[in-house]
Amino acid sequence: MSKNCRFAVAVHIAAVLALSGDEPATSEWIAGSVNTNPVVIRRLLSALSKAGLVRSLRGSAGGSLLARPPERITLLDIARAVEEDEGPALHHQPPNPACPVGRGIQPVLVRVIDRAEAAREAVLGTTLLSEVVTQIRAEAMG
Amino acid sequence: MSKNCRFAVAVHIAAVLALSGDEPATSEWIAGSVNTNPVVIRRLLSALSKAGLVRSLRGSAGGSLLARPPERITLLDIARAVEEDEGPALHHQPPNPACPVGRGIQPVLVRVIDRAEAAREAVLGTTLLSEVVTQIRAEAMG
DNA sequence: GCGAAACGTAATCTCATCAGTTACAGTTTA
DNA sequence: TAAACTGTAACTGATGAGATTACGTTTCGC
Repeated sequence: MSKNCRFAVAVHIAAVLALSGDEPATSEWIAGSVNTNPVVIRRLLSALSKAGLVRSLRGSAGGSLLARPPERITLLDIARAVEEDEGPALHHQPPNPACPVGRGIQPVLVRVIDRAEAAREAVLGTTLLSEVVTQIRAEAMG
Repeated sequence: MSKNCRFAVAVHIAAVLALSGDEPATSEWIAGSVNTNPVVIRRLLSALSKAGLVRSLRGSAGGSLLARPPERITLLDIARAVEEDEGPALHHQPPNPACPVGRGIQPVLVRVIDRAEAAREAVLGTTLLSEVVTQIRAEAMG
């Protein structure tokens, strides 16, 4: 696969927590399901926690829990929590203002890229974690 | 700015070609407007050319032209031409099939990421290069 | 023809980002 | 107090992109 597994792994984490219910899941256990290192999981849990989606209990018998029921968490919540928020991807160097295109293009690009991104987020914003968990269960059975 | 300027620079290139009309624009001239190296422009022109959006004339007095009028080029055409097409970003390592989540999550993720991406592309697909050029002109005047 | 001007592309450099890993300090429970 | 966690910092290796240099090829004007 390519890059930025963060979203995929964060959804995976959230699904595991949703299925764990009240039982705190340890980063090591989640890492076993994702098939990666526990620190990678803890880093993402930290981001999810800062976004208020997850609660973590420290100390022995600790672990993580969803902070609210999966019916009230959207994939957009998760994406916003773990993806770097760096405006639209424009030119590295500012374009040449002596050229009409160089002078006028950036605001136009920002508008259109923002509109496209809003459309993508609209889909994620209407997809609930609970729905994803239901589908995962169906896939795992089939 | 962050990453993947390719789309932004490719739209910039297309806008310059649209404003040049019948006059071939050299990679050096375009590079002056974008404020980068001519080889960077030629690489993107090569991708646009493979997608049939641009024609290049070699030799002295050469340069590049749009292959069709800007009313018949969408930003999605440009995005598809210059962006690597690497399916949705999933796990690096396949998840653990011994866990129900690990076993079932990937097809679910593929479906939702593809739906979100399709929504983004729908916006780009309805935005014409000619509209972008009109807006750039308005910005450059204001 | 010849040379200048341009494209097309390969090779290299640098830089940023990311996943993975080790290490360790702080926290909680039994 | 010991064991089992979390929370970070620091380092490594891989990957990808933009910038640059270099060179072969094509074409026009003289």
